[in-house]
Amino acid sequence: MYAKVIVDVPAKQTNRAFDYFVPEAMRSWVAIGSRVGVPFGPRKVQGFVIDLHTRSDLDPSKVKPISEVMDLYPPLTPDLVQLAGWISRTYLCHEITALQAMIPGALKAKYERHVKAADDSLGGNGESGQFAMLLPEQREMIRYVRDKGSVQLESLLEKFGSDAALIKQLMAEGLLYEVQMIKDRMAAKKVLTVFPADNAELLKEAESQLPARAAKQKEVLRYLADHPAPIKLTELLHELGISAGTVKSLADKGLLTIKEVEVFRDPYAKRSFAKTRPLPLMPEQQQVYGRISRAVAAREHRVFLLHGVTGSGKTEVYLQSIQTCLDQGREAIVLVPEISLTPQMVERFKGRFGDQVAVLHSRLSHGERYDEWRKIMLRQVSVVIGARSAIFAPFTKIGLIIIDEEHESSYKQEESPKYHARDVAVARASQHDAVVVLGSATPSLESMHGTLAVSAAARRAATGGMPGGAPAITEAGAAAAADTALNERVPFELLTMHNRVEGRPLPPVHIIDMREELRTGNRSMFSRALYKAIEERLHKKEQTVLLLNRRGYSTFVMCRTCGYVAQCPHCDISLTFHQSSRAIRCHYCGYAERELTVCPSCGSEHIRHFGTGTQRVEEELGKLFPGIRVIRMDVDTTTEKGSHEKWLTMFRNRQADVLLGTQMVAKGLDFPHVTLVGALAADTVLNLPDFRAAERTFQLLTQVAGRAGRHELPGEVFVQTYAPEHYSIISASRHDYRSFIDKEMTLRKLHQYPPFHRLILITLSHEQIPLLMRTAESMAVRLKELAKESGLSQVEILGPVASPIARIKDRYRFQCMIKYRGEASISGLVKRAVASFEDVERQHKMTISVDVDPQVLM
DNA sequence: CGCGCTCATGCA
DNA sequence: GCATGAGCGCGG
Repeated sequence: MYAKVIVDVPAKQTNRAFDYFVPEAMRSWVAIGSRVGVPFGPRKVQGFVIDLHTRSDLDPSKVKPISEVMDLYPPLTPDLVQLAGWISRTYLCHEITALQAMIPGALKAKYERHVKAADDSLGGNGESGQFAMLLPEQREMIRYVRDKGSVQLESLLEKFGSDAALIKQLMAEGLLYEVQMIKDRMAAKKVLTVFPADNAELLKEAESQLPARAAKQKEVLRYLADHPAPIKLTELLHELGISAGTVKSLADKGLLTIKEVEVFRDPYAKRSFAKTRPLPLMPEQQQVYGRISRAVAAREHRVFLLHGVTGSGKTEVYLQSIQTCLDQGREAIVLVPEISLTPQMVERFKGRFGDQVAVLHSRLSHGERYDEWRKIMLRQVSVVIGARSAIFAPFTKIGLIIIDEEHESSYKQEESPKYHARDVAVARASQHDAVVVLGSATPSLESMHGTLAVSAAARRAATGGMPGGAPAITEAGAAAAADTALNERVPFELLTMHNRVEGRPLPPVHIIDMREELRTGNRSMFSRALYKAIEERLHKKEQTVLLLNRRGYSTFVMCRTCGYVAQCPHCDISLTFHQSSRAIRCHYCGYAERELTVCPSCGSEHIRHFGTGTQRVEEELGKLFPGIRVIRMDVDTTTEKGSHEKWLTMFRNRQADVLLGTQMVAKGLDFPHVTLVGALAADTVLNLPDFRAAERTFQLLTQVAGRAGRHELPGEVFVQTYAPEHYSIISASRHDYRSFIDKEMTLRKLHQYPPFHRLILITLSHEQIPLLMRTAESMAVRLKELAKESGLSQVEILGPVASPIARIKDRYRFQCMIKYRGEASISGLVKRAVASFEDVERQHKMTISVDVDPQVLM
């Protein structure tokens, strides 16, 4: 039997399967999805088995055997392996990169090189022949290695001063040899556990026979007689206030055993979750739930786009739909944006499904995440709630995939593989005949467009198949054929919930024209109306949420005399002032310097920090409303583990009057006493050079407005802006999704942007501008050539132009954009174009990155 | 990617 | 004449 293996070498030349022989002894272990160690050239690397076959037309002198199987059970399911192939072809990354993205970081290979001594390395009497020819130092090395049995190469080099040549020579002589090991970065956590002897009589008897001075040991035996279950060693020690030696000596007497037992690190172990029962559904919820649950019951691959206004009770619909799925013995995956994976959210799922839920998010430690993942592997859970990568949960019977806040841009991964979790979810669901629910109060244009789109199959049928006839049956052809099913797009079905639960109205939204405020002499960051509203809430002891969305574009530093702006010396970006460290920092490379007091350019002392960050708002609030209690939530205050939760709990307990934060306060929070929401600068996002700016602004304002008046107390929203007439702001203020989407769709169509046209962004970067420009230029030419050759008419090549951030970490950046229509993938074209620049990449250390369906055009 | 093989260049 | 170093192509 042979295995096709994708090796852990992310390079163009190795981005294909290699055949290995599966030794007889391994046959019951090796399966599709297994992690294996294989010899690769002169070294040993990790790889994934993607296929097993018995083809015997392989050159037996070339094929090597698999050297080890890494896991008891394959960490990937066959459908995930297939999905990895699809991801690598769709998003143009190495297949290994896609495979690696599917397993927890803890299982990423760590390569260790160890040195061992050959059996006869000391020669006959140790001082003759070969051995006598060696340097004293080398003899010492051999002795050292021999003593230790096996030494890590690096530590040997360190110990004997770094002369690799000496060791190499010893290896060439056959006195030492190298063993390569592949290790996991993380192992299952083990806890020493005490197992009392089975025989209770024996324990009693032993207790009476122990000498009186062994009082502690007697105490342990008595305790174990009362509590015969296994107990953690530490717990036992703590309970009885004794030392490990006592227990150890009992173990030596054979009265108990101490063993290492694998345990799960449970991040939620210390918390109990109140069990919740299904809530009665409102008519609208009932209808939506009915549609979803019927599709789940029918085991049909369907995609629902659930448009539900904020507070319409989407989560309850999710919970009950999941219950339907579990009742059928199938599993469910719930994706939420990292930022809204709040304890509140987790609580609702744990409360309903208890131990059946695994939680995956980035704040878990490597070990915790690994353990949650293992619960999925071992089928101990049937629901996963997590951020983007949870879409790869190794379930085998998926019935339902829910993507909450489906419009969130964080579902797109910005590093390779640059996949979009929404699209991967649809592909994965089609493998399982599962239902996808995309939920949002502000569905993305892409998803809305999906409700209009005709399925690719229907279109192909209409146009008479692929251009150029049937593809030849090559390996690539076979892969493409396997992808067809995954590329099949069912039209999305739109479900709508217009009403908030219990008929609470959406809060009125007031737009405040900040130009008008300025004209009438108010230079503060608070408009008069918002100021009054906050004051009122303080009086009534109600709470306020304030949003200031800076997205990293916080204050820049400028000299008022000469106009000098502090910039990063390595990136084309302004430096940002950080109050806490009194430093100015680059957001892209981390470069920092001390706060400016004099202008480095003209020597003037008129340095001013422009733009308003959350820190300044906090300061200002303190000045305007003495005694006000403010909680500030942004990246600076929530990096610490658990801090996010801590602040929110404080706010919930009304230990603060105002919750001030960046977009993290806009998502999913639900506090009964919040009656006022203020967006301080609604147009920060609007002014970004991105065709999605209006969409993002509309989404953000709608989301944040949804935080007010969710319970008995009515709410009110103030939106401060310099662009009060902009349609995104007006539509958001009227809670009018329909008018926004109509307007935005029209504009996108007119300007040929997504979702009507699709984009592929190719970014080239290099230290030197001339070479970079030349290469980018020929990249565009090559793309145009290939587009023409392939007869694709609806493909447009734009650029090259300098990227919006023209330099990062001393590397200049240029980009080409491909705009094209329809579902037909043009990845083959891009792949070929990029391939023809392989030599430039290598020779000149040029970097070329490809982003299919980019979310950010930086 | 990392290795070793090849070939060019430099000094005995 | 061989030793040292950067570039190339290969890996099952």
